[in-house]
Amino acid sequence: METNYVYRNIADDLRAAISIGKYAPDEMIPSENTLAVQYNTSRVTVRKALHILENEGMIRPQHGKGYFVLSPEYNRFEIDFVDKPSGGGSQYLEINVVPADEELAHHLGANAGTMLVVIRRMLFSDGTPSAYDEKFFPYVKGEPLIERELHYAQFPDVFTDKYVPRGIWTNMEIGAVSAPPAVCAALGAQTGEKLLCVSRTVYSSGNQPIGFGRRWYAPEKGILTAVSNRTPETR
Amino acid sequence: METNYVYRNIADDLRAAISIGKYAPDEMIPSENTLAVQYNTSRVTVRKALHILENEGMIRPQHGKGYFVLSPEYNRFEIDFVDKPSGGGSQYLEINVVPADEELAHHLGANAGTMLVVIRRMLFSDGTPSAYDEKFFPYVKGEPLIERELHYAQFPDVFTDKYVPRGIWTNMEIGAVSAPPAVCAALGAQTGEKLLCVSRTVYSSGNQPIGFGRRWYAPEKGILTAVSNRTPETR
DNA sequence: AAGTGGTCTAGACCACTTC
DNA sequence: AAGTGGTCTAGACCACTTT
Repeated sequence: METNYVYRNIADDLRAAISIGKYAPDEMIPSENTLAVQYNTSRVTVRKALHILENEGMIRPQHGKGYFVLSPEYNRFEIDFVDKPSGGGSQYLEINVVPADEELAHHLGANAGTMLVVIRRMLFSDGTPSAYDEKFFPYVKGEPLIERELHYAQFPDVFTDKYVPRGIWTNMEIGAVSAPPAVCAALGAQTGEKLLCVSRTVYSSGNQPIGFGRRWYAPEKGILTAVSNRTPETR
Repeated sequence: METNYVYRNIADDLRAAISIGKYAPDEMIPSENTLAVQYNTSRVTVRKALHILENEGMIRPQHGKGYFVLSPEYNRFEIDFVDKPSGGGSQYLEINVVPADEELAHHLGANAGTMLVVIRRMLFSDGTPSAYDEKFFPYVKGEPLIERELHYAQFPDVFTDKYVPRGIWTNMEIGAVSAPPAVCAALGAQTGEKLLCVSRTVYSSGNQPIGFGRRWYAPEKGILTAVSNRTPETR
């Protein structure tokens, strides 16, 4: 706990004090000036410590009043979704250009019939099919298809050279959806069986959809894990 | 864009410069001293601006070298899972004490037969059942059941007075799972149908499971939404 | 040796809240 | 008026990296 850095010590002490309930939610912690005197340091250093706790979601400053202890937040979960198959490898099923059907056109904010690049992959884990992955995005005339996709492993990367860096964002929807017959067959599921489906839409900074992807997980294979509120020690 | 705060302006300028690719990933941005001269300000103020971009995941400082531009991260999604039913209300189906079966005992790291509090609820949206929610946690002798649960709306709150503040954390698993007959019947699903299932385990700071909850979503009702990498403007 | 980021000081003035 | 947090300065010294 005891480091050589003043600001670290202050932050650690306050975090511990809040953790054991010495300062309860909605209560105030000592003021910046008080802490500066207590620790025989400058206000700047105290503020550095308080910024850390603020970023950790433990306190919130209120101008003219003081720093208030926040209640822990248990509703926010973080989920790590890597597009690139990690363990078992993958296999390309199809790289093609097709007209958009109603559903895809809707997802991409385009008209039905718009030509789309479609890329279908099968993902494996332990040698058996674990997920069926498909991606769609508008086809730009004269663009080489296969080299492009094979070069970019991650989904959004396909767009990063067409768009400004950080000019895209992604939305994700998770549900249990009846999979198309072809998908069920490929994954060894019963026809019409509901599978865990993760859909992602990529948006430009102008909030225009520019890509749509969907991944179906084989029965018993699809478990997403999310975490909230790690204990401070594991941070 | 132009504010009265020097540090804000620096941060905004640099963020924009990185966004249009003036500084590409893995490249370095100007040094603290350079920026301080450029903006005719102090190093402290420059550092404040750089801390902002660092927290936004845009740059990473490297001691002795400089600040490097990071590649955008598209794998991390945030998901908001509120335990408390928001719109359509809810109805308690059962509040009871039962012995743990094998599965529950496993989830709670306890022995089968351990007495558990079980709370089952039905959630509604637009008047129709939308989800079946059940929670389990060890029964402590002599504790009043109903008042406790009715008083705490959020799941982890049940534990927050037994444990130190922020002394618990939560894990979440999402899958398409065959629901028990009772659940299917209650939700109007076919027996054995796979439903979107969100399970949460609450852990103490010592990483001991202290609570387990599961929510089954009615067919077509279960969609979780997650977001990654909002554009800076929407932040 | 020179340049970089990391820590820290001892002030200043402003904006907000409470008394 | 007094206390609080918010912004900002002009230095200092240290630790790390490169030349």
